[in-house]
Amino acid sequence: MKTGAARVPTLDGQECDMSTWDAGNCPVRDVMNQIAGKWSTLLLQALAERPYRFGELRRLVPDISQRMLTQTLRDLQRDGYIDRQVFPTKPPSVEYSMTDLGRSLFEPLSKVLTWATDNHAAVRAARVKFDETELA
Amino acid sequence: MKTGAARVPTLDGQECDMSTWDAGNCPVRDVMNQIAGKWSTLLLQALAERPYRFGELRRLVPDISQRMLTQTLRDLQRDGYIDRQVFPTKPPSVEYSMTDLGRSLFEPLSKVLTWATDNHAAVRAARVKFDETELA
DNA sequence: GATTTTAAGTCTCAAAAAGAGACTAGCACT
DNA sequence: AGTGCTAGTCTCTTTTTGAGACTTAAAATC
Repeated sequence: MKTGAARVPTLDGQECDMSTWDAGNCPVRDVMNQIAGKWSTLLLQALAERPYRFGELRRLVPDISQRMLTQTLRDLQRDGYIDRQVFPTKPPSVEYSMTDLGRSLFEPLSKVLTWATDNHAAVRAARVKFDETELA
Repeated sequence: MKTGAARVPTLDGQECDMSTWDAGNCPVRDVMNQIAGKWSTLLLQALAERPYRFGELRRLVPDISQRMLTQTLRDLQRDGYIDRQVFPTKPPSVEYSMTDLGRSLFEPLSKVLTWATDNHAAVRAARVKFDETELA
């Protein structure tokens, strides 16, 4: 067993320094912890398509609370994935749109979303099987 | 404004039925809500590399609690991404390894993780800028 | 002209989830 | 006899999330 820094290869031939998996200096965790929120990918998927206003997003995702919509949008904005533009209409309206950074993230991310759609049945089947055998 | 089912195109030319974005029948949400957990991608990344035992994973991710490690592993197993194999040694040891389904998920997912590493600096810069201008 | 509606939130309180850390079992080693 | 190893579970506290009332100011409705 190695005791030094554990450089381990990942599937696609990259290397990953396992010693940096602690919260402070792990880029993967720092970035993923934000887009891995319950609503983030959903909102990114919507905004990847076209800009949306606050109320539109709320109607689009019926079961998000205004509180979480506000907060998730602000977090995505903070990380530079989306833009927030206020129009001084009355009542004022706010439009959210994707930035270039957001678009560049969404490219690989959309592949995962596609996978999710394509393999939904397999995942559900695995769940049924697990629940059958475990709770027998 | 359309009042019917909103079929909207996504970036990569697919279509997504926005009317199915409610929790019950949205495959994206059903699948993503699991792998979007705080620890899921991290554990998948580890297990994509090679099988690991419970204690190894705990040491690899220093700040995960045993409670969350157990639970996340069980959730990943339930969804069919990883396998749990008990060896009747003394004390008994348990090895977690990736399934074919898990590997097929990790293929697109690893692209996102790579993106995270590559664009970590840009995200951090966006945060700094946001915090400066918002909390001025 | 009083009432309701709209927009994009904020605020408060309740519920759910996550984290910290003590505790368990059986065996091996000292 | 005492200590440590394994892979957990159990309980308690803290953090997140959710549900829903409240806000502000103008515009549409009655």
